[in-house]
Amino acid sequence: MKYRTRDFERPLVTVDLAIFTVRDDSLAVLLVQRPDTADEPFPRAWALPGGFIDIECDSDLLACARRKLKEKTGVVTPYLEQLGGWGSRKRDPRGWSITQVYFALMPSVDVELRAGANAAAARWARIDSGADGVGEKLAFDHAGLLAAAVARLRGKVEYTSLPAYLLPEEFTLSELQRAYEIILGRPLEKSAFRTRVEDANLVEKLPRQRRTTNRPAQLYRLRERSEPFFFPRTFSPREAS
Amino acid sequence: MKYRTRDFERPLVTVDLAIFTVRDDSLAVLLVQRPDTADEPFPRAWALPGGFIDIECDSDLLACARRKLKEKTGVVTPYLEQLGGWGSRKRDPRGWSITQVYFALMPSVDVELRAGANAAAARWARIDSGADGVGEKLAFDHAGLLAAAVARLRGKVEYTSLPAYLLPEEFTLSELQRAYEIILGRPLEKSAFRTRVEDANLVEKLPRQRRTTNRPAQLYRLRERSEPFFFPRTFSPREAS
DNA sequence: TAAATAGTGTCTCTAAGACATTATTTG
DNA sequence: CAAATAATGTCTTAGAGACACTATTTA
Repeated sequence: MKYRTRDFERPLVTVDLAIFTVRDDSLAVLLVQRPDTADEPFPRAWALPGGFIDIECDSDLLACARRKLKEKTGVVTPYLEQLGGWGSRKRDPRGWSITQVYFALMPSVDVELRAGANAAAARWARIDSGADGVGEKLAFDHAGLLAAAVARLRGKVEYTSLPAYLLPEEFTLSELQRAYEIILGRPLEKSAFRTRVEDANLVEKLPRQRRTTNRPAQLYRLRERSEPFFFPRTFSPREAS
Repeated sequence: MKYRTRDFERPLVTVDLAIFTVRDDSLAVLLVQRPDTADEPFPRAWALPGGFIDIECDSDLLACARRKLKEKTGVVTPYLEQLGGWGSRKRDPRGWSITQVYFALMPSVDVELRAGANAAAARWARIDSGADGVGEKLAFDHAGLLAAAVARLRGKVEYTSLPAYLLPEEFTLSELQRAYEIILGRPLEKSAFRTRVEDANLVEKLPRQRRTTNRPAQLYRLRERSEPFFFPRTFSPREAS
């Protein structure tokens, strides 16, 4: 090696994922169960999926996040962004550690939870509207990481098209509106919602309708664009005067 | 130690800072010069200030960022937020490395650049409006980190009160508007700007005026609030129709 | 009084909020 | 037809954009 690396002791580095979907009319996050062995911290506790960076096989942080995502869900999510880094002396009993948290959105149908191989038991945990996490303790500081991810999601939903990534490829405008309402925890005006979505040129009509027990609804899909759309205004409810 | 840590090799971890101010009617970022020794990469190149985490003395990432900030500028900045983490096998010739980048805003007057002790030569580098960085090569991938920081700053300035942190404690509304214009690279409407700022209850009048060669301007300061204000709409210019 | 910048007023326009109304299906 | 949800229309309102106009200082 050409350069000397300094004598600083290196922290542990992991990547964790907050993977969200909408199921059963509620926001949900994917949790995995930690192994039940005495030499691992928090045995049997539920945690966000993640783990150590493997500097042999991961060429960068995003690649590591994608690998973990693939291991847990078996799919490529339509949306993956970095949330941030948490590092401290206290957060892991094994020593000074840093975790890079990524934040993924996916349709509920795409998930195939696999318990086996190096993946432990996994489940979707419900996040009630108004709550900032699941109603249980999580391993490490994962409750805090999850709260930050939920806050980011709720914040961005006010002015972006993110909820579209929580739905299956084909959806109706009512379903999209419902996804917004579930995350925001408040009803939106149908008329304003629809003009906003249509003016943004976000979605395109499909030559199909969803038929249920009443008037059929037009099906749409996202226009081919990888980037989410940013609306110029938030969905703020009129203040009482 | 109670737990076994796994056999993964640990990456190098650093914290870097993008410290912005407004000076000479322009946005500027603080750069430091790397040491001129053969066992350090990028000798004499300019870089964002930063360095290795010291897990002996830094209790968490933010503390580490604050320590580096203090070392470089000698002040506590009024605004410091995490920008994100960059990690890859290639970004540092010494091996797989991660940097956590923080993003600070400060008034120009507060800075006292110190070359000496463990701080190398330092200077403010101008960022022209429209450009995504300084017009020169930087060490490591710092040009990319800086471009991301500038993009985040420009994006947030559209809908937040961040530019107020770039000004000295007392300022006029014209100076605040000018800070917005410098970062956004376009003029704003004076009337709309003033009503927006006043309606947000962001600033408070001081019993003083700034006297120059013409009509004196009312001086204001930020109301005591640590959090930046988020406006419900962006400053988007009317589209040509 | 001229120059310069501070600060206000007026009119328009866009898009959201509130809420009513019409449309289209099944049972 | 009733029930249910889809989809559209109308009116109001908040706040930005454009731009003119007034105000207050120094030279």
